[in-house]
Amino acid sequence: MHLLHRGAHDMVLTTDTPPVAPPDSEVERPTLKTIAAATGLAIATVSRALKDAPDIGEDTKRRVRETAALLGYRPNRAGVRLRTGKTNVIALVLSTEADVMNHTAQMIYSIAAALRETAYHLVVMPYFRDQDPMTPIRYIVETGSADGVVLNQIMPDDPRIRYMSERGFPFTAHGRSDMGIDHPYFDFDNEAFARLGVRALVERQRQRLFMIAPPREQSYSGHMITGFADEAAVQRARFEIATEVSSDSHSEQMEAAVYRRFQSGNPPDGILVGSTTAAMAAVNGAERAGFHIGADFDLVAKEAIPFLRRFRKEMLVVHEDVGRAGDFLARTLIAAIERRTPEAGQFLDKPEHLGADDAPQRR
Amino acid sequence: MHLLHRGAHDMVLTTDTPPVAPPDSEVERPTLKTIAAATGLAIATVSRALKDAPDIGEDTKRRVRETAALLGYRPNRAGVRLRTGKTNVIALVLSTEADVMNHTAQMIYSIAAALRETAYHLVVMPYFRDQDPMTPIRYIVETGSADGVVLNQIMPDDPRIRYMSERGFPFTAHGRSDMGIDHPYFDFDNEAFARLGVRALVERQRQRLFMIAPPREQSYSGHMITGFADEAAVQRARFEIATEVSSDSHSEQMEAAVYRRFQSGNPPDGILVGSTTAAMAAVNGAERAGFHIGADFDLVAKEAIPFLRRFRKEMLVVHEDVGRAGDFLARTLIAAIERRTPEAGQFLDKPEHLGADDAPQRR
DNA sequence: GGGAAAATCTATAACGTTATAGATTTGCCA
DNA sequence: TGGCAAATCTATAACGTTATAGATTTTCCC
Repeated sequence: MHLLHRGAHDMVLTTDTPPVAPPDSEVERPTLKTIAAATGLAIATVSRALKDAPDIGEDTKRRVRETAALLGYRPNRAGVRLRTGKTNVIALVLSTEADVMNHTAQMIYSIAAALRETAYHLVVMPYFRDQDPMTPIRYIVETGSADGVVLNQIMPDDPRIRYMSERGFPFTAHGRSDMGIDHPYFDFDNEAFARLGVRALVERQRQRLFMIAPPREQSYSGHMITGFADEAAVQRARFEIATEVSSDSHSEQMEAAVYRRFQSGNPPDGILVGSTTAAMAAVNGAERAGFHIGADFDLVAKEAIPFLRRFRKEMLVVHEDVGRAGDFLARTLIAAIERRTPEAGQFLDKPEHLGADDAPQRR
Repeated sequence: MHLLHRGAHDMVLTTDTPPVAPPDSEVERPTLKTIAAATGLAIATVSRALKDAPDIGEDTKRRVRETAALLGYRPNRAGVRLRTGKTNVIALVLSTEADVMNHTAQMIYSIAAALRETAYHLVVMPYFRDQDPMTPIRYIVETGSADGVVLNQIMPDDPRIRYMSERGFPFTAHGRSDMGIDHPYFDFDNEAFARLGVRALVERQRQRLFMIAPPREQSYSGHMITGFADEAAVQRARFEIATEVSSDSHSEQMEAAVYRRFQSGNPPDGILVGSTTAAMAAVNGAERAGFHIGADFDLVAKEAIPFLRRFRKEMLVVHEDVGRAGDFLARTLIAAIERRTPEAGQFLDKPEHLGADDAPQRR
């Protein structure tokens, strides 16, 4: 009875008439013309009937929908796109510099899952070391090759966000900038995470805290540093931030930096990091210097894929749900593209309690 | 002097005339019509000139190319697609069941890198647990929404490969099937890997070999089992294959299976696995049972992202280069789509020697 | 210098869709 | 019964591209 013309993969379905098996071999794909011929209506009428226009009679609509379903009609994307300018494409623009143990696949899967019942396709456009991050953005906006863009690796002052905001091009960001532009985003609350981590360490009587921060040019680096420094001050704990390395440095370098730090006079007893690789490197560095996690120090980390507890069960881990991010980003982006009910475009994901078995789960 | 009309992201460039900065605000995007008006030529002439047709004069071509570059002309994808049926899209169809420490991001990055200087876009279509793997394939072929498809997770008898082969739809596979259809693929030689691993274990005086095999429905599972069983026989070592778990089981289950096996009467002293997660689970299980890697047993694993040596430096690791796979798959697929010189469409990637520091690097 | 062949260009139609204005039919009321 | 409005449908044009057949110009040879 109902026609979902954006059912799974553009499928046209009726509940009473199952879509016919794909016509055996060299049958032409049906178009509006085919349906028009089959029903004796004009092409324009068929078109309007399928989009439920008010000036088409009810039984005409029914007839059209039925034959459309019968023939397995699916709108031709190129035709629609040429005529309307709508691409039905979402572009995911990614830096390839992401974490090795990266979020990328999860992000892609969750966006794709959110697009499943829609007519949107997902185009992935990574940009590389040697490229200006603006290049793919300009390309997309200038050529209109997508209806909307999902960004990641957001910087406090991000030219991509400025550019798209100015032009009113629909986009949404995994992370938030800080330049007085109120843009849609999904962000993990890294400040809250850092505070949570510091408190957990202090509760374990750790008083000399050490952190490997994310690369400074990323927005969330600032958030994490703020939370770390601020909460450490509140808790009256000593704290320091690694200067030679950030969490996107090579593992070897992070490990070496932590090793040196532990070798030195006044070794830390609590570590906070924001990535899987950094966590592993830190543990390896500390252990090489003769210190043991759980005994001589504790470590709080954040990760997207449950993993670190398998590396060292003493690890204190906060889960960052990238799937939730992708889902939210896709949904709000589509809402923006289609100018539907302006559902809240911003979301700050609060970290849950730490995941260690022996961690004080509630306060 | 030269026009690359499929330069980076469809960019039109001349060496002497740099592309003009994007016209400031509400300037219409140039089309063939714009160029025709600017040069006083017919639209058809401009079109033919831009594709270097033989019946257009040399200086006309030059003039057209120059103004095209000047205006920043880029062909409208919808127009081309509607007229020619060519989508300039490559679809990557993925199972979301992939390894947690997955290859996916690397695969996507390397395909995208190979597409950089072409006019192709990469559309990623994951399919989910509840979906028939044929669904996205049928969708793509029936609606013609891509010019070619890259598949992964290949099965020995793979209906997707059968379907696309029968219809002559361009595709290429990461992995190979075994049903008498000679299709393009890039595969890692898992049989050779298993043989290499067995020999490395035997060289270390390991005589009771144990393997966690990939899920049986995957092609490469058979290859790996063949290599393992066969080489073990040749080397006169005992061997067995885990029955309750495969390398896509949950970590906990793999760990438990290995633990039980080590607890039992006659524990293994050599382990072979094909994934990062399986390797970690195996080590954790064995250690929980009181056995130590390097001392009581050795373990050979294969992984795409250098990582396991950071988990246990005694690990014997073979590197599987997913980037190389993606690059090859993209290039051969495009060659097939464009029916260019049929460069060899099949590649079997031989494993290199093991990567342990104390491993006998050369036979 | 005439004519044919080669070189170069153009007009037209078509791909599948939708917006628009207009055409036709129906219903209703005076 | 006439007339007008509402309801329903249709013809046309346009989006940007390319294939095709044909038109025009130039070149060359006898």
